[in-house]
Amino acid sequence: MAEKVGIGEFFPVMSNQEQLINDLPSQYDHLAAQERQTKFWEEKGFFHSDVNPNKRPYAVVIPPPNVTGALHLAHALNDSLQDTLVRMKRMQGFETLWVPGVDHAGIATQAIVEKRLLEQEGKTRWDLGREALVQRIWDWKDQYQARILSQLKAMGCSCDWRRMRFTLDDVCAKAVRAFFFKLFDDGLIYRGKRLVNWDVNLQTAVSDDEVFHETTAGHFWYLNYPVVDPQPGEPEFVTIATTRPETMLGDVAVAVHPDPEAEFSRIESELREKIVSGSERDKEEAEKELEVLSLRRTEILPTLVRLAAMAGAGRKVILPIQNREIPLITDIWAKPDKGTGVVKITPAHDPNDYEVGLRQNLPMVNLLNRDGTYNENAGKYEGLPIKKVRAAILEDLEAQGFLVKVEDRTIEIATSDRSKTAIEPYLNDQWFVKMDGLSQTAMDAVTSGEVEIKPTRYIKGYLDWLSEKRDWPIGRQLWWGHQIPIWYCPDVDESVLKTAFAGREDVLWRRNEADDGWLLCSLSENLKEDAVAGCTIERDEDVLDTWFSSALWPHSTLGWPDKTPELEYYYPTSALITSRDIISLWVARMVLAGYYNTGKKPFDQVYIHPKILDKYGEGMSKSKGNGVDPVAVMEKFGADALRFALVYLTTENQDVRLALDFECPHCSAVVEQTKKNRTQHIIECPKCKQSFATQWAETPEERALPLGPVVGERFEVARNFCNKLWNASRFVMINLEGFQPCTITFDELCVEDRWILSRLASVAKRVTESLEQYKFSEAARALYDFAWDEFCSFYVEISKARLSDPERRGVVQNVLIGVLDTLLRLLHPITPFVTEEVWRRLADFAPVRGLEELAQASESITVAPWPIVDEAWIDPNIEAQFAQFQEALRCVRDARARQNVPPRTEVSFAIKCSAEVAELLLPMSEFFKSMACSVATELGPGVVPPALSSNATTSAMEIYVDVADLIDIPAEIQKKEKEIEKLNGFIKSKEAKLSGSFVEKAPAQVVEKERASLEDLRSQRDANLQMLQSLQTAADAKK
RNA sequence: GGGCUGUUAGCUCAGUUUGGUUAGAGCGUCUGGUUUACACCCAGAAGGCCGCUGGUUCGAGUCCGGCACAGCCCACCA
Repeated sequence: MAEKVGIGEFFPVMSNQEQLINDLPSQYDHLAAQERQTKFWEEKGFFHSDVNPNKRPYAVVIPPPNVTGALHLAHALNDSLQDTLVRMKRMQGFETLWVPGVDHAGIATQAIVEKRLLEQEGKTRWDLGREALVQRIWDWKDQYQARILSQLKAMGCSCDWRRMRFTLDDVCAKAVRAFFFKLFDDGLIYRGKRLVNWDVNLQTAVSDDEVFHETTAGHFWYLNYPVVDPQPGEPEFVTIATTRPETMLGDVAVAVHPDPEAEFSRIESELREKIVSGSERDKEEAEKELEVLSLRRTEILPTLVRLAAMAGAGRKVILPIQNREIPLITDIWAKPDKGTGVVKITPAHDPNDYEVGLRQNLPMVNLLNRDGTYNENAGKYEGLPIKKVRAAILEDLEAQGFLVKVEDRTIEIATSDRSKTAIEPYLNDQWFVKMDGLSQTAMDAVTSGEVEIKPTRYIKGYLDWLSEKRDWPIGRQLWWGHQIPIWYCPDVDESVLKTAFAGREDVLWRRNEADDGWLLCSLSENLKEDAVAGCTIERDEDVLDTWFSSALWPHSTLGWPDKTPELEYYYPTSALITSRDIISLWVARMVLAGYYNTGKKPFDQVYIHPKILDKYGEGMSKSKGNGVDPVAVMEKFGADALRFALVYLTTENQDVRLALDFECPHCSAVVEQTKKNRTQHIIECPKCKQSFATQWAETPEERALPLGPVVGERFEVARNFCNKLWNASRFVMINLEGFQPCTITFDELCVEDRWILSRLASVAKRVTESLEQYKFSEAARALYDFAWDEFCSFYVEISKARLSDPERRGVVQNVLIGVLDTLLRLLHPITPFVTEEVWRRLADFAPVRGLEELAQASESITVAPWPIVDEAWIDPNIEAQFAQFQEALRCVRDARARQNVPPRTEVSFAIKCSAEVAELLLPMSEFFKSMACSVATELGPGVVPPALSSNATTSAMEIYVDVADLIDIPAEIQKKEKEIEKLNGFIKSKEAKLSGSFVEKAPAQVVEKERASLEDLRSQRDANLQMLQSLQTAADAKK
């Protein structure tokens, strides 16, 4: 950093200046800049935040990425958006903290490590034992945490790295125990036998949210259960239909609807209702259903009615194979319009049957072992896995004549999100948190507006989910996670416990409902086996659901339950930025846990961003393997390009679709990314037949191959933009020789200066507002358009003439540097590296910036003040004036292009326009020369159209370009004819409009505007007609 | 079954909140170009029943109803 020099004292030494210029490559070197600036930022500690009573805090906690694997582009989007906000807030002068961290992701991480263990060593977790397995997972975690952090740093994320947290570290563990202890103390934790989603592969319960449903081809088997002592007129069998015949071993009843007749009628009248009032499609469907129903009415209903009566009389049926008598019961769960109208009840293996079992006080016969094999209740099928049981049972049923029919049917199979294997409903002891009160606070927080969710359409889903208030199953039969702080104590007199824990407030006890013992809950790390005199206490082996610790993230990372200064200062945090699929799993739980633990909301606002989709429109995910490593993108395009592309694509209601391909590092051919090759470790280039590595490369041989970068159009566009910015900056720096900062008075400013400053002021305002409303794309667009189309294409071009004029050089230098400075700062949150790179170089060229109100020099752009521009600069008149110039310029350029005038050939032109417009254009006339190699000979109302020219009209001007003998008359005539035809079309429609009721009904100013517009179109048409005429005259003359 | 989102140029998407001249951008295509930063560039051009349909209105890409197609989420399915 050069020493700061006062105004007027800075005269760069020539050689130094040359040196600096030589140091500016014509292509932005993103790798060098990233390396340099990352180091600089880290050394200076700009991103570290501490409690500062003199500033307002702005805090964000990162959604902690799972340590299951490396980050992909979905994370890159999430983190780019957060960093954009955080960097802006830091520049705005907030004491800004972004807490980084990673999540242990219990079930997911353990599943991955177990899978590898099995694949690579053929071992299960039981072969290894708890301690050894957990050690393996820690190793995995260390490896991926390091990789994740390096990815975040490579992206330029301005996290406070000194405040790094891991959901399983001591600070988080303390918070987890405190939360559990408080819940236990308040009686909100209970243990009970419940039907849970059992992952037989991982041998753990999983929550509903971790289960997804897959449609597959299956069958519908019809089974006959013999009726015990059938009376005359009664059926000998009841027929039930099932998709899961093997569960019949656990049947405890067969149910029929209590009043099938009434239910039938109810369904029919519902369908009739639909036919009357529903849509076309509904009608058709309802009619079909009615038809089916009327068939069933004659075929099935009488049997059902009889069965219902039999059930009322306490009759029974025989369960085949088991030869067990089970009751025929009535229950509304049996729908007369589905299946055979009779349903088997298997409470231990079906959620609905479980409900029936509870209602009807039925026994529950559990057939499953934890590992998915059948147990002793399955009789001769004991020890067999489910699939084999099914096959064997079907064979036996068929042999014994109980299998009457098989139909093909598509069925939905519940599948574990983690292990990708089937979920079995399974009766198991499980820990739950009572949710009604907790859910209510989380609902109130959002309905009252205390916590804002944006976009607002996500509020409904959040509220709907919470309003179910389903108790939260928090136990997982895993080894990787926070072990539940519960110990089982045999039945002793309570006085024994009182003695054992006298004076300790960190131990609670409660009667265990399952047996006659006690449940002990401890706030501290551990209880010894012999903590209670005369008996051995045993710790519950289960661990807590990952979301139990994630729910605490905003306050646990700040030190809760301790009353830390950080918690006091930064909490509630300001914003949470996340993706929609964890609104209920995570956001809702953070809100309820936040209020419960701290009495305060966890954050003011939640912003839900779009999802990243691949070229097939599928969401990117680790499990699909279509997640692209941001590093593979940044290698080629740079971190700024990655970030800019993602921010640019973040609109309010559309997901981000990215079509990506590989680039062969050997021959630069684009290798299409397909579903097949996207998970390969190495790919052979179809063009040059050489192999290259992908992000999945693992073995040393694979890694030795060069990495094939991931390419995509959006990244290219963004990379080009960064390069454009770099080169505009380069232009400014190259032209800084002799620069002296000065305060420029309004009178010294030319039209173009006032125009660019007006535009800059609008853009600055818009960017700030957009980012504060999470309208990321809008901000990026505004900056892209301004930088490229206004600053580069016009202001920089125009400045060239003045830069070569010593008289006018000073002012234009000051405006150039002032605009560039503000532009850099506005762009910095999105593209931090290139802006910092330029900013620091600029400090070498010009230690003190011009335009004081625009800039204050500082060491790093990361802590430079956010631009607040004077809205008084916004000048619609100047913008309108400049627009006239732009339009005229475009017409002249078009005329030249159309007539193939060589670029160096100077042409002259005349513009017929009002005196006012002429006055506006006059000061701009020199720029026609530099920007279109054309000279204005005449401007004003008195211009007489030349006999032969290439010309154009706008609403305010007629432009005649003298292209002399270069003119292609037929082409020009054709163009005119087309133009006139177009104008006539507009005129016609306007005339029609103005002769209708529009004139009376529309507001006067709108009518006036239309009249003026019609007038203008007519005069344009007339001018074109004249032009056409003279062209035709010229054509005739040539003949 | 309930909910959400999308359908605009060959492709990827803005614009719809608050209705008002001739609907925009990037990529791709075509024409021309190395002029005091940038070929990752410059200048220019072509390319649109704004999914369909009905309504409200003087006026609809924009507001309202219906339909179609695509995608996502939740619930359920003997």
